[in-house]
Amino acid sequence: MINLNQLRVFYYAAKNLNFTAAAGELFITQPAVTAQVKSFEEFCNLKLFKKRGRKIYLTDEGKSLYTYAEKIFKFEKEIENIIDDMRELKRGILSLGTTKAYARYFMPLMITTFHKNYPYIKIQLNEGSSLDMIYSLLDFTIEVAVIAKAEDNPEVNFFPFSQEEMAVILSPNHPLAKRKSITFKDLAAEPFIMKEKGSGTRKLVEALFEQEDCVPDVLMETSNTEFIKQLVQRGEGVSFVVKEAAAAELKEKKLATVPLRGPKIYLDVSIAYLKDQILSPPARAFVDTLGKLKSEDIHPMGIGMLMTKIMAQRRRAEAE
Amino acid sequence: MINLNQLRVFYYAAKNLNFTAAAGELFITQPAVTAQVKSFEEFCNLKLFKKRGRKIYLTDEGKSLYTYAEKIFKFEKEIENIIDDMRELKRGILSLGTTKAYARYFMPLMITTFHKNYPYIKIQLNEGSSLDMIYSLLDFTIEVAVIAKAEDNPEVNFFPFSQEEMAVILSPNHPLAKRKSITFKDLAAEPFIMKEKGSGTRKLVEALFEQEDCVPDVLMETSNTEFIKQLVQRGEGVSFVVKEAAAAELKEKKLATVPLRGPKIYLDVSIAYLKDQILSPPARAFVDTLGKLKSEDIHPMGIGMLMTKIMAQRRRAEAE
DNA sequence: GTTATGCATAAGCTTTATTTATGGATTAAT
DNA sequence: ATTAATCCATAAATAAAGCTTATGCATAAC
Repeated sequence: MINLNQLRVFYYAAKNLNFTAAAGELFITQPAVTAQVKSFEEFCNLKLFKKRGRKIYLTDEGKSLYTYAEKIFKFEKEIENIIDDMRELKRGILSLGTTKAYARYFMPLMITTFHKNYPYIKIQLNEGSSLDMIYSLLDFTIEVAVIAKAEDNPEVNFFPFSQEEMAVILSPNHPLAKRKSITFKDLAAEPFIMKEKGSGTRKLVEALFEQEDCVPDVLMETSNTEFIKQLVQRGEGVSFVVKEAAAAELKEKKLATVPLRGPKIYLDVSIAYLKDQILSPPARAFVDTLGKLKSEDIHPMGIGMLMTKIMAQRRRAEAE
Repeated sequence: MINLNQLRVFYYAAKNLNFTAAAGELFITQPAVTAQVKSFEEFCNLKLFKKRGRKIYLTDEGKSLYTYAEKIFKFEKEIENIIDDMRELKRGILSLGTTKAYARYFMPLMITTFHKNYPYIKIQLNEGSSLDMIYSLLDFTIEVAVIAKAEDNPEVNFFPFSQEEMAVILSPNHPLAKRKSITFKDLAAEPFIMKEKGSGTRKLVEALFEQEDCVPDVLMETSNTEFIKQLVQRGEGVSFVVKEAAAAELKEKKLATVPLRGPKIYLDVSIAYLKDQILSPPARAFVDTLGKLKSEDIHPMGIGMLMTKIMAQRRRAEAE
C-alpha cells in the first residue's frame, strides 16, 4: 500500500519541479516536502528526482510515476467536487414513498415544487400502502414517506402535514344519494368497496364503523382508487375516499356524495421518517420544504387547498 | 484536500460493508476504522453509512463516493505495479549515448545482449562525438555513454571498458602501402582525413602527431567514418581509424593498412556516467552487463575479440 | 437465555508528519 | 568579486495523526 500523502507531496514537487513551491501549494514547509519525497523514494527504492545545482529534474522513473499520480489527484479533485455538490444539494437522490392515491393526486405537485428549488436532485418515488411504506422506511428503500398515520411504529417519526377531507361516494342514482345526510350505520347496509389492508383510509373507515357499532359489508377490497371509483359509479357499492381523489367525478356528476352527520371526517397525512437516522441532505430539504408549506398556515388544511394556493403562487411567479 | 487515508479506510469499509473485516484487510483494528470513517464523514459533512442493528449500509451519498474511491484505489494498485516493475527492470528506459562509429559497429551487439537480459527496457540510443556525449550526460539527456575518454570532466566518471586497435588506412595502390612499416612523420606528408573535433580518435591522432613533432596535413575533417573510408579508398588521402571499423574493406582489399613502427596503438573505450548521480536501475543493469563482459577476461581486449566471443556464446546458447 | 457478532467510545501510546533553525551549494546581482 | 538570493538538506523538537487496548452496548443467532 502506497502512502498517498507521500505520493501527493511527490506529485506537487514533480508538478512544480521545485520543492519550495510545492510546499507553498501544500501549505507546509519545504523541509516537510524534502522529507516526504525522501520517504517515498525510499519506499519505491527508486530515485525520482535528480538534482543539478539548485534545479531538480524528474528521473525517467519519476516521470512514469508522475503521469499516474496525476490521474489519482484528478480523481481526488472530482471527489471533492462531488462532496461539495452533495452537501450543497447540487447532486443527490431523494427516495420517497407514498400511497398510490397520493402519488396520483398530490405528489406530482409536491415533487414539482421540490424540483424547482433543487433541480439537480434525482427523485425516486415508490408506491404502496401506508404500511408498506413504513416497511420501506425500515429497510432503507426510502428515506421519507408521505402517508396516512395508519400504523404507528416505534422506530418511525410521524409529523402531521395536512388533513384530507374524506367523502362518502356513491352512484348518483343510488337511493342514499338523495339524503340530506347519512351515518355509517346507513353505510353498513350497503355493499362497501374497501381499500386494501395497511391503507390509512381503511384504518379510518374501520374505526368509523366500529364507533357506530357496526361492520361494513365488504364487497371487495383493492388498493386501486380508480377501480373503487369505477365500481361505485356502476352502482356496485359505496365507498369512502379522500374527497380530492374523486373531485373530478363529483364535479362531472359521475359520482355523488352525501354529507355525514356530524363533523367532517379528515384523514391525517403525515410525513414519516426513521427516528434514529439522520436524514440525507435531499431528504432534509424535502421535509423542510413541506414543513415550510405547512407552516405558512396556522391551521392544517387539505391538500386540495394547498394545491390551489401553490398554483396561485406559481401563476404569480410566472407572471413576473 | 481530502485525507486519502480516511478515503482508503472508507473505501475498504464500504467494500466489505463491515468495519471489522475492513480492519482486517487494512491490518489495523476495528476502532481505528470507526475513527477514520467518522473523521471522513465529519470532513464531508455527510453521513456515508447507515446502521441498522449490527449491519451497516451505504447511504446514497456513500454509494456515490464509493464508486469514485474505487477508481482512485485502482490507480493506486496500478502505480504499485509500476513501481515493482521499474524496480525489477520489467519496465524502464535506458538512455545511452555513443559515437557514430560505435553505434554502427559495436553498439548493436551490446544492446542486443542487454535486451536479451532485460527485454522490457526501452533503449534510447543517442549519437555524437565523445565530447557531445559528455555534454549529454551533464544535461541528463543520457545516463550512460560508451565513448573514448577524449576529454576528462570532473563531474563524469570514466571506466575503461575495452581497447580498440587502431590502424592507418590508405588506398591499396598508395606508395606507402608497400612499406613494411611507417611512422606518423611519414603520414604528416600525406593529405590526412581527420575525424571531427571532440572525437576520441582525433584526440589520439593529434597526440600521436605531436609526439613525433609534426602536424597532420588535414585535407578535411568529418564525423562520418564511412565517408573517411570512401575518400581514402579513392586515394584522396590517408587516415587512422579503429581497425574493426575498416575490417570489411581491409579484407576485401579495398583499403590497405601498414603497421606503425613501435607498439600497436589502441583507443581507450570507456563507459562514462555522472559522478554524483545514482544510476537508474536500467542504467545500472547496463553498466553491470558491460562490466561482467569485461571482467570475464583479465586483460582488456578489443571489441572485435569480444564480438567473436559473444557470438560464440550465442551460437552455443542457440544450439541448446 | 446465553453466546457470538459487530460497532462505539475513551484513554493512552506510537508513529508520522511538520516546524524551526540552520547549513551549504549554486546562481544572480551589484 | 563580493554579496545577496535562491533552494534543497539536515537535525532536533514538537505537533498531529493514527492506532491499540480495553470495554460497553446492541443485535442477532443458537
